Amino acid sequence: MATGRTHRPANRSRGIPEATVARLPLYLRALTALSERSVPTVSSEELAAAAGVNSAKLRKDFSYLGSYGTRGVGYDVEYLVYQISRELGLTQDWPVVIVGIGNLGAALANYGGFASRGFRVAALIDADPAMTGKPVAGIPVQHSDELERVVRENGVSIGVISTPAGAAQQVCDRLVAAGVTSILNFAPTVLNVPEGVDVRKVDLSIELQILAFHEQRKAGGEAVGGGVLPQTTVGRDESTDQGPDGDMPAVMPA
Amino acid sequence: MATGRTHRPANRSRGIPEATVARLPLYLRALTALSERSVPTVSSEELAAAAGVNSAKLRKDFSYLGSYGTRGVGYDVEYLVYQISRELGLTQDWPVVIVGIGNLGAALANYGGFASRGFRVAALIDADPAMTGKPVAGIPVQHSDELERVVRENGVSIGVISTPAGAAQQVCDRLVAAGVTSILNFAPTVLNVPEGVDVRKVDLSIELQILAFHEQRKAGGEAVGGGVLPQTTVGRDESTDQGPDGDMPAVMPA
DNA sequence: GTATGTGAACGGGTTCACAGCA
DNA sequence: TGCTGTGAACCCGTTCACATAC
Repeated sequence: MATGRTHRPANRSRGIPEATVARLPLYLRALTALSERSVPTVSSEELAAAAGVNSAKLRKDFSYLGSYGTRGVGYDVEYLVYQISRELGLTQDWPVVIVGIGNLGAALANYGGFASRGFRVAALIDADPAMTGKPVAGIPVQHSDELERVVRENGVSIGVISTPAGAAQQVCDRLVAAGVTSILNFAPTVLNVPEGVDVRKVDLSIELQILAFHEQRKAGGEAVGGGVLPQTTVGRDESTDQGPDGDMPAVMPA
Repeated sequence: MATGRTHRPANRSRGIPEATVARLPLYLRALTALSERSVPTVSSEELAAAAGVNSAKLRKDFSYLGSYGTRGVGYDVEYLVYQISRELGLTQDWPVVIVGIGNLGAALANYGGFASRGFRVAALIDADPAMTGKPVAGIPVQHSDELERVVRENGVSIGVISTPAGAAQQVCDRLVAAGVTSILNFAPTVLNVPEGVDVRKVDLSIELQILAFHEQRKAGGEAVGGGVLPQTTVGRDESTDQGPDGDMPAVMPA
C-alpha cells in the first residue's frame, strides 16, 4: 500500500527466484528483531546491514514480492514481517514429525526456532522401544510403528530425518508413502524420492570439509586463491545430490 | 598419471570454483563407498549417479583438479579418493573444538563423520560448571575458562559453535582471538568476524522455512512456480549474512 | 568404440547506476 | 532531497556437444 495504485503483484506474478526465497528467512529474522524493539520503519540500507546482505540485493529481492516500500522513507517493519511470513507460508500451521530421536533429534525437538515460526512438532518417532514414551522437549517419543498413523492423523507434510544413514531411506519411503511431501534430511545419505517430493539436506561433515579446504589455502599458499572469503551460509544449491548410502556413521541410534 | 605428460595442474593453477569445492565432499563420499566395495574404476556417468549430479558437471569439476581420468576407461577410484582428499586438505589432521555441549553439541561430538575425515575433536567446551568433567563421546567437557588455552595448546584452527544465539558472538570473538580462523556456526545469529576468518553457518529454522515455502506452493497453486524441484543440498551460497543477534532461542544452555 | 576433457552457448543471480516517486 | 524500484551490464556456474585420447 502507500501509492495510489494499491500494491500490485509487480514481478510477483510467477516464481520468486530460489536465491531470493533462501534469503527471505534472513530478512524475516532481522525484521522480527526490529519489530521487538518497536522500530517502525527501516531503510534498505539498514535492513541489509542487519541481515548481512547488500542493499541492492535486498531491494531486488523485495521487488519480487511487490512494492512494499515507500520511496524516500523505507519499509514498514510490521507490514514487511507480515508479507514475508505470508510469502513463506508461515502464517499457517505446519505440523512436523521428527524421526530419529538421538542427540540431534532431541536438539531439533528443543529448538525454539521451530515453534516460533509456525512449525509445530506434532510427533517424535524413534525405532528404539526403550525410547517409547520418554518425553523429549515435553513430547513423548512414539515408536516407529506409529509413523504412518501419526502422519495421517496430523496431516503432516513436512518430515525431519535425524536417523543414522542406514535407516534414512527406509524412513523416507515410509514418510512419503504416508503423505509427507517435504523432507529435511540430516542423515549423511542421499534420499531417493518420487517426483513432487522436496528434499533439503544438511550435512555436517560436508560443511567441515569445505572449511578445511579454505583453511588449508590460508596456511599453505599465502592466500593463494585470493584472500578473505565472504561469510557463507548454508543455503540452496541445486545439485540433485545422491550418494551411496551408509558411508559414514550418523549421529544417533534409530 | 596415465598419459605421457605426467598429470599436470591443468586449470588447477589458481582457484577451484566455490561450487566445485562444495561438491568435492560429495564425490569423496561416493568414492569412499566404492573403495570399500573394492571397485577399481568408475566412469563419470556411474560416479555422477552415485553422487547425485550429472556427469558433465562432474567431469568439469574434476577438470579443475587436473586430468585424473583415462579416456575410454574412467577414473581410478583409489587415486581419486587420494587426490580429492588432498585437495580438500583432509590428508592432514584438523583438531576442532566444539563450544556449547547441549544436545546439538553432543550430537556433533558423537558424529562419526568428523573422525573419519581427518577431523579430530580436540576439546569440548561448555560454560556450565555442572558439565565440567562430564564425558561426552568419551571426551571430558572443559569449562569455558579453558577455551583459549585449549585452542593454543592444540593448534586449533577450526571451531564449532553450538551455543545459544546470545552467547555465540562472544564465543566467536574468543575463538578468533585465540587463533581460530574457521568457524562452523550453528547458532541462529550472524557472526561478525575480522578479515581472514571464514564462517560457515547452518541454520535449521531457515531450512524449514524454505521447505514451507515450496510446500505452500504445492498445496495452493497447483504447482504454480513450476512443479517438482530437484533435490536440494545445503551448500555454498554467497550471501554474507548478518543479522541482529538473539532473535530466536537456540538449542542448548551455554 | 568408448569415455574423458573442455571450449562455447546458455541461464540465473548479483551488482550497477539511475529513473521514478514521496 | 532521499530512498525505492528496476533495466542493463556483468559474473559465475551449468549444460551442451564434440574434439581428443585411450
